[in-house]
Amino acid sequence: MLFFGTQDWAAEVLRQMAEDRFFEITHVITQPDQPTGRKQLLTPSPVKQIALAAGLSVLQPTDLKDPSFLRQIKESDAELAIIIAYGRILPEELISITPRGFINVHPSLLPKWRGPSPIQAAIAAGDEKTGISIMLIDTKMDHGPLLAQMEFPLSEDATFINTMKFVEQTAPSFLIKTVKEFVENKLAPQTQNHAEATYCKLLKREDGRIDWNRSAIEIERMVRAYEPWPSAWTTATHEDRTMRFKLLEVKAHPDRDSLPPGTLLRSDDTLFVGTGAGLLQVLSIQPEGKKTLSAQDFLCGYETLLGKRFDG
RNA sequence: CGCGGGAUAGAGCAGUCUGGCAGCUCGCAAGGCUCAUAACCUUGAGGUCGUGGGUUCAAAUCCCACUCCCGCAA
Repeated sequence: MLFFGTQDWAAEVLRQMAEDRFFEITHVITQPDQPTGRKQLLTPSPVKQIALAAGLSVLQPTDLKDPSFLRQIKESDAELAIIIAYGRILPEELISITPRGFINVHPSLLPKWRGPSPIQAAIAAGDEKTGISIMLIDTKMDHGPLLAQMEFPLSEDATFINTMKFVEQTAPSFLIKTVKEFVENKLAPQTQNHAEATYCKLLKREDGRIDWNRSAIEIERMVRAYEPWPSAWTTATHEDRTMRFKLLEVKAHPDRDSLPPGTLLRSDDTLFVGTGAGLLQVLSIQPEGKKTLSAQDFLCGYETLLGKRFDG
């Protein structure tokens, strides 16, 4: 069996699979070490660290079509491959190497939210539930037949962070159970209903910019969905400088009369911002280069911003 | 050597450019006002200005080194 993965939760899955005698992992494939952090230190991926600790063979190809890499994979005679948060699109000749295909985990209720940011998309859209799908890979993104699916509710205070945490805790055992059933031929792959497919895109920094003309409810969802990346942020002019502010915790008051969009208002120790529909209460906010501040702390030091507006 | 912001009272910040009494808002304490209050008035306590060195009659402020926090980028 081959294991493709890079990010944290893939590492957790790998850790559990490496401990399970059912699986014989021949190669772990992960992204090359990347410079990361403020110091740009060359850092191995979480998956690589787990793999090395478990004594597994690690490959880090920069080119997935590299002939010597493909030959090495073929020679392993792996029956099946698992791919989780690897971070690359796999070429067709690679997918066809393993006789039983590639199994992928996708944190949405496919065919909803195909693409690289399904959890964020579900929260930002206000979905009441989402899920985890396990599927076989085909040539199109998140398009292959489903092996199993589980769903869970998204509450009013669901954030990307707490939802991802839940997925990290839930997905490994679900995946392991599903893979075993698949290997033992107890599962029949089900074709997705392609007509109902929806898509999400790779989020960029600019996607986190708040449009204050949108409703308070929509902005609150965005704040919950986009932390820690790309964060929901806005800008304002403070002491002749344009500063960026990240909104970390907010609460929408859709029924309250609004102010002009983006206007800051103080009410006792509470901070409100006007939106296109309703008021948005800000509970914690982080000025650029500063630590996260509660609304009360923010009001102490940034009082001069009151009555002014965040930029659209 | 990737780029940048920051460290000053319990909290958040100004003051640094141009060296000269340690400030603002909030909080805290006491008193007052009030039917009453989180409101309002008066007073008060609370500081190793991140650390170490240097320049100077004099350093939060200028120079050098260091530690820690954070934003960007990846």
